[in-house]
Amino acid sequence: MQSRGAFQVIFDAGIVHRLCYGLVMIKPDTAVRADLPVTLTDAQAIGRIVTSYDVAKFAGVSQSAVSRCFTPGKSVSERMRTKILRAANELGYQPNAIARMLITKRSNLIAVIVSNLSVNPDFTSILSQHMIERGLNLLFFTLDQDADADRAIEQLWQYRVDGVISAAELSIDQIRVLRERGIPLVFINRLYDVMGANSVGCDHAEGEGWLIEKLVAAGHSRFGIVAGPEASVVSRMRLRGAVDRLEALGCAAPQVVHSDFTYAGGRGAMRALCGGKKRPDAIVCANDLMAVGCIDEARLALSLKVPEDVSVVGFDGFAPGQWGGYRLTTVRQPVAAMARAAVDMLVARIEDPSMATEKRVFSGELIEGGSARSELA
Amino acid sequence: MQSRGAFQVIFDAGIVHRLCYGLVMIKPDTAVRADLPVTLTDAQAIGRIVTSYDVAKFAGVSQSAVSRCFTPGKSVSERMRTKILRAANELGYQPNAIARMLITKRSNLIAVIVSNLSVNPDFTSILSQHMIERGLNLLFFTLDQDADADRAIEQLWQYRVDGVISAAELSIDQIRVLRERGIPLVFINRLYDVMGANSVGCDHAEGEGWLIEKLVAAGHSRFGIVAGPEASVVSRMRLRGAVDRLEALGCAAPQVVHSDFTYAGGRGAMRALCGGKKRPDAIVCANDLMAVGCIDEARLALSLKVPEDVSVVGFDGFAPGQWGGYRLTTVRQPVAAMARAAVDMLVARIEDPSMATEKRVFSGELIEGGSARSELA
DNA sequence: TTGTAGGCGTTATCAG
DNA sequence: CTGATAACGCCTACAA
Repeated sequence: MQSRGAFQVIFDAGIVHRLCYGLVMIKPDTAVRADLPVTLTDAQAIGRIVTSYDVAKFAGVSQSAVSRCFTPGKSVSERMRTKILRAANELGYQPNAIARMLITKRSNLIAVIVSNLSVNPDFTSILSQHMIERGLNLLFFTLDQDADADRAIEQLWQYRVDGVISAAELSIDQIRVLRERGIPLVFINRLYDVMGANSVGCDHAEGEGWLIEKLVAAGHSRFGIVAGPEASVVSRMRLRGAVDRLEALGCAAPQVVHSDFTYAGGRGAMRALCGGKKRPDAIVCANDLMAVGCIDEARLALSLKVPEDVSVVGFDGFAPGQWGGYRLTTVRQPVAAMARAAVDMLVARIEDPSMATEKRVFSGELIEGGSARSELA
Repeated sequence: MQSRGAFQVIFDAGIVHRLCYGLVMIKPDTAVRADLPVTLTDAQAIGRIVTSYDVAKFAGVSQSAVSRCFTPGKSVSERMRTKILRAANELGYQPNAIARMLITKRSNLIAVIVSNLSVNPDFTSILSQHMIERGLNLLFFTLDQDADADRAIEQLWQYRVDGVISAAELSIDQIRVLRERGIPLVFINRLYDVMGANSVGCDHAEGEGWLIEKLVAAGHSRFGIVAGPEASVVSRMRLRGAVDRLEALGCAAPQVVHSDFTYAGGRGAMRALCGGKKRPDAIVCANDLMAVGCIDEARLALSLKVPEDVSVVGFDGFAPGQWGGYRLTTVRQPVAAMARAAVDMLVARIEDPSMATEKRVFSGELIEGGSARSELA
């Protein structure tokens, strides 16, 4: 079927719908030129996406007017705005972010890097929410293998992200590359002393201090610590916080085993700690997941009661640790506050790249659960 | 300090490094023209990012040669390739994906949509891994509020993603918009009968059937079912699978309560189910999280033993359900296979948009844990 | 195999 | 306030 006519006819809504196939526009040289007949059956003519140019022709204004209309803060007369918006709506026009990025040098894209270890599962969701509020989109990178980090850095650069939030460790070289390229970077819970590496974190040492104090006050004296991997910065900070506080309180040096932040790792660590002659009566774990593993090992394999025979504390505040069967005594990281701060800080740096490097540290929240004894033995 | 000289001098690595500030290149009209003197102190001249043009000039070849060199499958002589790659490396050049997208109409971006409910936490990571293998990047959208879905659809269209993987429910209208715009879509565990909505899923009914059979074989006859929200497609399919199999086996109709897929919801549901005179002796939950809630409620609040007094089964196979304290009898979803299939299917559709709509259904894997009785009572 | 020229869809700049 | 014109950085014919 063919419909022939001068361009004016296109203003009729019925014909518009026949002209448009879904939200796809007919090629400009057949559809847009007012002096040419319009043939629908020409298959080659179909398939182009609606551009600001199509909208402009359709509304009878210039292309720049359309552009201004979709750019917040540009001055357009009310009459023109309604006319253009109606045309855009009719044609299903949405500005092409890619073309915009090319010229504005702003992608509104934030790269978020997480490693599969040590990830608070809903952290990404919370970040995403805060970014939505600011009109930012999230380019997501997971690090499974070591090589992934380099690939991520390369890709996020190619996509010209405006900034990076990393909940994974990066090498000095990788940080340097970002710095040289002028991409603002905010770490979550990784406080590097590298120039230009901003960070948001939880005060691990403080939190561990609270836990230790509570345990000591309850009369514990033989401590076992289940740390994370030796290479983990987070684990090191928590371990240091616990050890320092024990020393400050005049306690005997704790028995320390390193594990891997997993449930199975926690069970193994508990087994190791309790294998000797004088087993500890208080176990301090570098995260909740391992603490849960310790509790299960104690109850199910070692026939120990928690907290009567042994107290177990964790760190993180993740949901399963608070289930009725565990009710972990732990320190909850203020995930929401940290996520918000990370986005705030990143946006600030994007807007003013010369800003001084900053580290923001948030206190956790002590959760007095039921996995640690609270009265003197 | 000024360094003046003809362009040839720039080939000296030392000067190159002075010319480049980090990985940022001097403006072309001062740095690239061979006949112009180079002034470093001109502040305005600094700040441009290295482009293929800079590399071309630096290597003494044409810009298109550089482009070809970075496009897999284009023919470039070995001599030229090494020359260009060396120059690119020296200047820290990486192609600008944005400019490439604009012309190729391929963004290599896949939108992944998840809702905060019903998300397997590491599903995103697994997806990410499969996408990396194919050179795809992940644009991440979380749906918290209802309005978020529309925003996500709008954004992913503006960024011209090549395809969408959704683990969240979308409205018919939203699906239609994607279809009209020619964006391939694959659902995870949402089997819609909407044209153009491809999907990958787990066979919920089959899995529930296995569980029911096992429970019946163990002598259970009074069934309680903890379903998810009435609106949830997944919940409906699992509920239907369980109810149908009970009927087929000639069992009495089960008592059904609806909950919200959460731990607390599971506990509440268990309380509700066991409040009546004849409490069920087998509880079938629409997911593992609620099953864990049921077990805790049974043990901690109702003083019932699991599985001696009551059997509890779940669905999903999520990690905490397999911890020693629970050892859930459940059906594990083949998350890895589903993720891989989703990416495969999406890529296939991107490459051939005319492909027929397809649904791929994977069988789960029965995990015979310890939360369900296995011998006759 | 290599270089030249045109265009992708937008925003920015500057006249009117 | 509005419209013409030039970038933005790259890919892709096409010609050499």
